[in-house]
Amino acid sequence: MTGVRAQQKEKTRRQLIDAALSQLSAERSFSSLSLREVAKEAGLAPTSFYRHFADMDELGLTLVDEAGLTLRQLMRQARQRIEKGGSVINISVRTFMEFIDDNANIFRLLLRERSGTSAEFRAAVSREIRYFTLELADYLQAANQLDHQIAQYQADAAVTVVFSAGADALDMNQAEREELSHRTISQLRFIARGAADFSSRIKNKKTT
Amino acid sequence: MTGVRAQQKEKTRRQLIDAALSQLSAERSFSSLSLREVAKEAGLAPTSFYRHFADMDELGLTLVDEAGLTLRQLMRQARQRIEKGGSVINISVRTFMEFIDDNANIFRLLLRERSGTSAEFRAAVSREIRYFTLELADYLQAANQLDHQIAQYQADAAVTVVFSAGADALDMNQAEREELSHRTISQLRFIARGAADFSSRIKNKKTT
DNA sequence: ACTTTCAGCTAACAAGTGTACGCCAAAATA
DNA sequence: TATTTTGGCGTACACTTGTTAGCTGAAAGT
Repeated sequence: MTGVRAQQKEKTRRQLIDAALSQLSAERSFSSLSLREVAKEAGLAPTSFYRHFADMDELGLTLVDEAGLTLRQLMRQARQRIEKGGSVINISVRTFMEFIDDNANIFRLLLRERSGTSAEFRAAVSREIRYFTLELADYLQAANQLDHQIAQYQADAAVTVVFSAGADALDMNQAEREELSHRTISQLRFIARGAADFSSRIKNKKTT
Repeated sequence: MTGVRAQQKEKTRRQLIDAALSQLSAERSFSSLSLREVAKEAGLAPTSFYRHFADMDELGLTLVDEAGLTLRQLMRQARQRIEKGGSVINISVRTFMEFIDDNANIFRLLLRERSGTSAEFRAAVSREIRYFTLELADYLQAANQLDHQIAQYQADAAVTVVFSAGADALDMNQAEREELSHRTISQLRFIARGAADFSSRIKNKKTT
């Protein structure tokens, strides 16, 4: 079944993806990458690119999928660490900061294409972030017995704040990141406190 | 003093700026604009561009400045409306949403270049947003008698949430925006509530 | 009135872009 | 074994890009 051919094809497809990913940096966005550059980096003739993707957009959307996968790994890792005890917020922020370090370019891709020029890209990134947020909302609702909508709002705000902090972290040195983490943790506490407060009000209203 | 010549130069410089601004859209980012396109739109020969800007980056930074100016107008307008009474958060969100409508492309510029490929651009945008945040922090501290750092954190979180909502709003229809506004208002309340709570704790600590 | 300054022009260039076409060798299929 | 499929290549084309060099006419300066 897994013929030599299909295997080889998958391999060079992977090379194209990795080539694109490796060329991303602070100074280089996906949209500034040319088909020829990516093909060259992958050790392919420009025209061979078409054997794997119809155009750069298709490659880009694949990368966004990949990023979504990474995001889910992040969530999983944070959960595992939380299970072992400790402040949920502290652990989450630290885990996220590690993620930024290890996957800076993937994170940059998400940040940039979220407000990019392709509606399809924007939708794809939004979708990935929405999944991420939804998962967090479920967790918050269950863990803190919150009103459903309030948990949604809290999750959304938290993700927004954390992602924004991640974006800022990209341009920072270690000392600055420490301070940033502290700020982010405080902000997440604000949000959690406020959400808990409003949620209990709603419940009191319902039971009286 | 204001020779015919200098006046004319200023005018075509303005044309270049406006040309660039007018070509920005959901599908077109500043970085995807070429010098030739901008010159053409301004009714100039490509090479005449250099009489006004050294390169596209210089034009772009001018645009960011312009955006900062608009941001300050936004803040001023929100304040005026707040003085006339009403919920601060409600008015702020509504004013911001209007701003998004009227200045969609300027706002897109800020969003995109904030995570763009030019360190100089990123710094410029950060600076404008920092001013904006600082102004809000001062206001919050004075109005709600908050701890200084907490006011900073609150302002930062609020700006983050509102900007993020603005980014989302760009791709939405009217009905969706209504819901988005509602969500944003709730999130700002969470943050404000949490900040107030933590701030009063600090003060109690200090006075005991 | 004479000279200098300079915003704007045209022409031209080298470099890079996406993509169409056709060829080839090796794997897959019959 | 004979045939078909297909991943990869080289060539070629039409475009767009930023930028240099040099000219011109009118405003500014003397």
